[in-house]
Amino acid sequence: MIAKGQDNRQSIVNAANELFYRRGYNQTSFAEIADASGIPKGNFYYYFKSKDELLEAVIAERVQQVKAMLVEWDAQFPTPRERLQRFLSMLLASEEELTRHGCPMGTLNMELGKIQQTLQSRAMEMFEVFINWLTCQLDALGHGEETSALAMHLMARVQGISLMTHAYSDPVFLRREVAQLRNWVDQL
Amino acid sequence: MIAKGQDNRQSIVNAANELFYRRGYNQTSFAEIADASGIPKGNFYYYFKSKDELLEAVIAERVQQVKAMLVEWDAQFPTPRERLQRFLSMLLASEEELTRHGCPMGTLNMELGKIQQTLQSRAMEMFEVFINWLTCQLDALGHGEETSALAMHLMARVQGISLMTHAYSDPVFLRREVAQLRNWVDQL
DNA sequence: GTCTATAATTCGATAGAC
DNA sequence: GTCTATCGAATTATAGAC
Repeated sequence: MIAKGQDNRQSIVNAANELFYRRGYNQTSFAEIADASGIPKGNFYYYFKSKDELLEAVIAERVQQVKAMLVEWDAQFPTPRERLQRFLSMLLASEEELTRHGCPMGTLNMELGKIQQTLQSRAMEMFEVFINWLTCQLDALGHGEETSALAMHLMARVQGISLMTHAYSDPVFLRREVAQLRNWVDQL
Repeated sequence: MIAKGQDNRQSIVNAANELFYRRGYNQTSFAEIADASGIPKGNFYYYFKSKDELLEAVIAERVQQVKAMLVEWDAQFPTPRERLQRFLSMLLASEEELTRHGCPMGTLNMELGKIQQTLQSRAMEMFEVFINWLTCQLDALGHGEETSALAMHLMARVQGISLMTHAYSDPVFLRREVAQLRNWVDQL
């Protein structure tokens, strides 16, 4: 049986998830999360011992969402090439958010990497889920030797595109670069 | 004649420059800059009206350093291809700092892009100096049509490599990817 | 010009009533 | 479980002595 308070807990996590993405972790206060979720900030400490622990819950939530998305892609697309193309389609589908706030994984890792490396290592799990999945798809494509390096290369390309798209607020650049990556995947 | 206080001003800018890079802008307090520079924080407001204005001075300092570096490269290397290779060499030369703190331009822009877009637009000047210089080199190489897009593409590759190198603390990835970019530049 | 002391605010976190 | 009131620390910024 699920305790009643888990609804409140989820509301806090959902509000924090969006605010940490849009405004950054350190720049988001409990007061803002309280306003967005409608739950008094004093109540937060019943569910989380600290702000760090709330961030860990947000990261766990994101990891779970990513894993569910990848399982769905695996079920929907039979070939690894189609799955990789679906991965790239994600960039175009989230064009507006990407242009405004950058990649949720890249921006969070960069922020935490400065002076909160303990939290950053937890945030790395998001990257690793994607990298592992990409490596599996590249393995299935028959690039048996250096698929891990190739997955890292592809992720770096995507992160670079996301960063420049966000910095220049330029979705045209995003579309052009994703089109190039599509051709690159087709020729793998 | 230069007023005596300009030495103090430069000391503050230098300390802030390094701390903003290593710890981030919002995560660096005046108290830390005072400790690092040996100048009491109350004195800061004689030279800068606010923390934002200090950041603008730091950005101006970085822009000046970048411009001086590019002029030196232009003098040292006669061909555009050599200059582009020198640009890539910079990544290897700053391997340790890049692995630990990421790219100074990319990390600052990402941080400011979240909720301080006014300051971020000032920080974009660093990117633009590089992009303009890269475009000039690509023009000289005879890629007359889409050199601006090509310069953005190259910068995005570099930013992606920097981000992943920093996230994974993996200089091996950096070296491998830079080697690929070197070949890419040679075949332009 | 230089520095100390401190104002004014905001933050994460706690205490305790209900 | 839920919420209000508030603490102590840290922050940017200011006032004013020297």
